[in-house]
Amino acid sequence: MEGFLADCPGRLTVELLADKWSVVVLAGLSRGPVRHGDLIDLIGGGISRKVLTQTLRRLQSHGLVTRRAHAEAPPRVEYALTPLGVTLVEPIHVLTTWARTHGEAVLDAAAE
Amino acid sequence: MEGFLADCPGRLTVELLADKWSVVVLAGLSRGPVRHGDLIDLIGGGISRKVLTQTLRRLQSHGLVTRRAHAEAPPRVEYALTPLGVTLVEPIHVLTTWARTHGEAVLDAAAE
DNA sequence: CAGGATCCTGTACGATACTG
DNA sequence: CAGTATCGTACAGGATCCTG
Repeated sequence: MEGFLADCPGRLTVELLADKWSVVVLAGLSRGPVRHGDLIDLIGGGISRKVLTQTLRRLQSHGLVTRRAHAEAPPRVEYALTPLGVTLVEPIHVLTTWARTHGEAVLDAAAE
Repeated sequence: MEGFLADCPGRLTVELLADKWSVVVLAGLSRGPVRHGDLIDLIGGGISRKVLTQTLRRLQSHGLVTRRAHAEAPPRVEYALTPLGVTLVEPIHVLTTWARTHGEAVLDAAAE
């Protein structure tokens, strides 16, 4: 059973999500297409527009997110999950549900 | 529905796992107590002893992992999940299963 | 409204060597 | 075997200003 965590694609994919915002952004897209600005409101602040764009671009380049810019004035850009991205909704939902349920306990432990 | 991702304990808890190794280390502990060195083998290399210790310490300080040092020579230290940590096994299993299943597709998309 | 360009800081991570 | 100490680098992420 040695090295059962070593398989490479899986690990690299976990690393893709291993930053401060990827999971949160994907959760924000899980209910349907969202505009750039609305995504910031949805997340509830704390993320800068620059970092949001960077995060979306990386997720896009990995085939999880689509970007659609409407030729209008003012500009309107909508982000959405790809079919592949949709398959991530369930795992992320499980994770965020855990976080909401046990978040208090984790923070309490850290406070000691 | 604005700000449905803003609840604080949940986000901080997600951030706890938002680094390169936390998820992998927890997965390594999910089958039972493991020694420091065995954990490195289990992970399959790539993690230094320093970083492994740092990661374990942080997880320990958040109540997810226990550390038990046996007074022997040579030293033997076993890490295990706390009851709280055990509740994380399922979410992590879901995530890693997804990563193994869709990792190829994600990397293929990134390669273009 | 969306987001690019800059600048700046903290820190996660890695390599190596040393200790009990 | 487990862990610490030290050093160095890379990059994430925040603040601010500017553009179509």
